[in-house]
Amino acid sequence: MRIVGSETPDAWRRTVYELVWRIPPGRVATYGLIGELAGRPRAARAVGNALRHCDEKDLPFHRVVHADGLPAFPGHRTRLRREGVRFVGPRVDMARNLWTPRLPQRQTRRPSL
DNA sequence: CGTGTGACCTAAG
DNA sequence: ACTTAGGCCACAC
Repeated sequence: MRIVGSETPDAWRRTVYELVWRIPPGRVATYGLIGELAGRPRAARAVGNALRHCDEKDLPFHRVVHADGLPAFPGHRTRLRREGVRFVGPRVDMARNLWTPRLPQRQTRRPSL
């Protein structure tokens, strides 16, 4: 059975899981961000579907929240707070705890333009 | 293969 | 700040 493209949907889900594993404690990622990192910038819903189908028992999917900072499930709020995630009302302080997989850290280097 | 649904996102009002 | 509407991708029927 041929699949369009070089990646099977299952492979893509696997990529999603790997990315979720990469989210460190105290940080959160959005569905859209995971989709972007997985190669599907507009596939936030597909990410949700992938997590729904996930068989990984220890997958820290509670660190994946909505773009507005609202956790996917109410129960995740306490779990996230235990990891040190800052909350502003019912929502995660995205400006503070959003996961940044890229670490350019070029602040020590001045642009020599 | 078309339709409906969902752990979604963005833009308007 | 809250609600609607449209778009998006994958899955179930």
